[in-house]
Amino acid sequence: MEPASAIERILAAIRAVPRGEVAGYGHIARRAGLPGRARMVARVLSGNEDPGLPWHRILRSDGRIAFPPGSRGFKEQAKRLRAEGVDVRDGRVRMPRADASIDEQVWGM
DNA sequence: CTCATGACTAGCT
DNA sequence: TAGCTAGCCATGA
Repeated sequence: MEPASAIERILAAIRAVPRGEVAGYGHIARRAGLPGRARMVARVLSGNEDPGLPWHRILRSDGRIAFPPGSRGFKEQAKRLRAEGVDVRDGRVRMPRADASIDEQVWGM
């Protein structure tokens, strides 16, 4: 067993993000062995149906929520993040180098 | 095959 | 920080 489908690897990478932490689309893609496929990660998320998937922990590279401000998904995501103790200000996550530290602390990169 | 679309990025001003 | 541009990739018409 090896090459689980790209989608599976992406989902696995997303599930690997710990509670209270966040990661970017590009990082998830890279972690799934698909460098440069950030848009594919977004595609997978948009079509995802697994209610247990921590999709709210995935943000854009600039730390902002990828949904249009005010939209339903936007509010929901901000709500879930705050519920995990993440500081969300104006659609933007306040986490100093969250991405970088995640690579190192979570995935040991 | 070409064109448009999108939960994207990186670079420049 | 904000705005704009070009690049990128999978899908579907």
